[in-house]
Amino acid sequence: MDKQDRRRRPTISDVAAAAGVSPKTVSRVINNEPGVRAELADQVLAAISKLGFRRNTMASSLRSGRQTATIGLIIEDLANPFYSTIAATVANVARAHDTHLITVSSEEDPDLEQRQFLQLCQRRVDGMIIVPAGSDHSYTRSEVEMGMRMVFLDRPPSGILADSVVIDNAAGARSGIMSLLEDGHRRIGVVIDSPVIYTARERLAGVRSALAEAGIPYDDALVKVGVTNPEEAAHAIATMLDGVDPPTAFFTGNNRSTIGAIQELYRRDSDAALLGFDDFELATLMPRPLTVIAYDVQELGRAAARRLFERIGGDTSWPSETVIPTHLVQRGVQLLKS
Amino acid sequence: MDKQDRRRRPTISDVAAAAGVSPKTVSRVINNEPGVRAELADQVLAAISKLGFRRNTMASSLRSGRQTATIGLIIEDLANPFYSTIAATVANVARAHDTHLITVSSEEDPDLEQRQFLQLCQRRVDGMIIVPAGSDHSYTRSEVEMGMRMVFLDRPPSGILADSVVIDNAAGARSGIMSLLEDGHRRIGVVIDSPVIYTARERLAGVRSALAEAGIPYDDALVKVGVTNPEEAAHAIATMLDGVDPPTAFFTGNNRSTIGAIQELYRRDSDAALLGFDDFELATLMPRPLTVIAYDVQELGRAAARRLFERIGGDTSWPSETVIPTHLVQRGVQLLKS
DNA sequence: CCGGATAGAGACAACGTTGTCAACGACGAG
DNA sequence: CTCGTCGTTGACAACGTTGTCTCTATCCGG
Repeated sequence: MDKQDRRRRPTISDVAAAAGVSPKTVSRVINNEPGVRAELADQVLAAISKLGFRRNTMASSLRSGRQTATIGLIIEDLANPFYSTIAATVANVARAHDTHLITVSSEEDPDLEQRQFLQLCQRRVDGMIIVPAGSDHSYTRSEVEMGMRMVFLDRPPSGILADSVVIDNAAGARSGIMSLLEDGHRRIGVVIDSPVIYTARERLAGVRSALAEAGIPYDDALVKVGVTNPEEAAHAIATMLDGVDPPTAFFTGNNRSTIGAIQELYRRDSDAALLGFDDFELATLMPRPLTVIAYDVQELGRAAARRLFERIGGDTSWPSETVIPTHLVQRGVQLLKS
Repeated sequence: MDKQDRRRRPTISDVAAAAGVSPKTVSRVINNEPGVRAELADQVLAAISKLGFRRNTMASSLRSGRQTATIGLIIEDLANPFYSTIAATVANVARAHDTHLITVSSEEDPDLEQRQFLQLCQRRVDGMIIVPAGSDHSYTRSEVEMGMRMVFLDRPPSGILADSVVIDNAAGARSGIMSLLEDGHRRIGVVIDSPVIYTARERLAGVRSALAEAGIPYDDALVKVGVTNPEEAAHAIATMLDGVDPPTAFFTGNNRSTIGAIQELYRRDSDAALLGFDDFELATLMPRPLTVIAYDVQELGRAAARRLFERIGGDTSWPSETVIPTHLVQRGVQLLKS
């Protein structure tokens, strides 16, 4: 075969030799530095394309001490549409800054998150966007002191002062519940993830705030916590509907639970109202009415990325918390026919 | 504030000085090389954690000439669930090889794809997985000669011999259409992307093959090509249904078109059969019956990543083409009630 | 025609790490 | 007691690039 077994990559010195100049002159040409005669520059460019030279980014940023033009993104699971939307948005902002994005999954494991964080530090990324899994980020402190920039996304950091971008969870849940109350619902079933998780805690707080304001007592039998997937949500809904004095409306704390609720409510032909946190792609084709607490996921990622690049650009102002607003939207396939 | 303005990162020499040993000894310790007295090693480790030293990955792989433990993934759009599933799977395989993943979007622009490819080469990634946007990849040849490994995903390469992993597009479409024919359908509307795109071309070929075998003439009025989003698909469906002798069944060439078709068919209460290429997350909750041509998206990404790491590991066998099989699945919310 | 300014080019060292090899003391065999 | 060996340790150079400085030739005003 014509395989010329791993030809060595040409270096700046090879180019210099081929063009009959010094390595430094080649460096000047590839960096568009002034002070090279046009004629010589042409020779160098010719040699570069003849040899197929590509400057070694690692050597370059090692020597120059400049940015590595790489940022890191630590999320729970890239396969989740919420996170992949964020990753796509962050990558777009990064590209506008000629920066590459390394995405790693923490799989909700605080230990793994920490290991991934340190590995990215070793790579000398210019900064990181973190969706925290753990609840203590003091381990980042020494890295921050040495110049690592971080922005926390979707959940605030703890044990360290840093920028964050979050959704207005409590207000969103609160306004959603209030709208159910206005519609006359008095028994509202709540299906939500474990309050260990920041977003679940905040959303539940929003629910309680709305109920308290309406003078409706908080009924433990109507609140199921620790629900993490559609099946558990469907089961929780079923249990509540089968109980005495069943709810006339449900609040589900995230889109996974909402999916489970739709399945169960549709299966039973139940006409209970459904309010879910998080919009999702095919919500308009769901076989029953529902209301979702929506927000701009792209804006969430964009805001975090922008903040990060401000920091990388030299911003040393006091850490900020950006809050993304929510709004209520009607969903369900019945809207198509009207 | 207590900001100690960008403390310099400690190097191996700083650790050496703190531990009273030579830099080489520190290097031996952090690389778990034998031949260091336990006592000395402890001193070194103490100095490392005291100073918060993190080995500079770039300097390390520059000097050692070893792999950079980074691979690249070039896709069209990370926000698309198909690609994000692939990205997640590839990242998982990469993590098992202690490798980081840089994901970049080509946005279906061949020029951008080429630029991204070259940038990743400059970073000296160990290999790349590419979902080709362009139709000529001869520009990769010089890089391949210099040792860059590539695996093409979802579409085969052109102008270069390389590994690829693709779906069995033609056979999938063919068997789907044959199943429609068995159900007695004779007029089948086809809504598909531009045949410039490999997958659309193959799927259309599968359709024609099945029709030809059944002796059904190919009717141009029943084939709409160049459809890229749900709205166009819905419109194409509407036009065909409003024509004379409308179809009794539709084939949509990808999940975006399928969504558009569902919307239009549901809106009209049409009972036309629907067959769509690609399964999708909430297909089980769609408000009408449909059949999807499904395949294991994760397996697609996993196979490509595995092949890439085989190459990185030194495999120099002849390039292979892996074909992922498809199968037909019934979807739609009506299945929930049975 | 001279002195100083200026532009162009290269020599050299350094970024942080690690491969190579030499140096050292301790040890056992002869 | 001597020699070779082994186990440790360090000195040095090099990976590919670029910042700093020096050197040379050219140009201008006087």
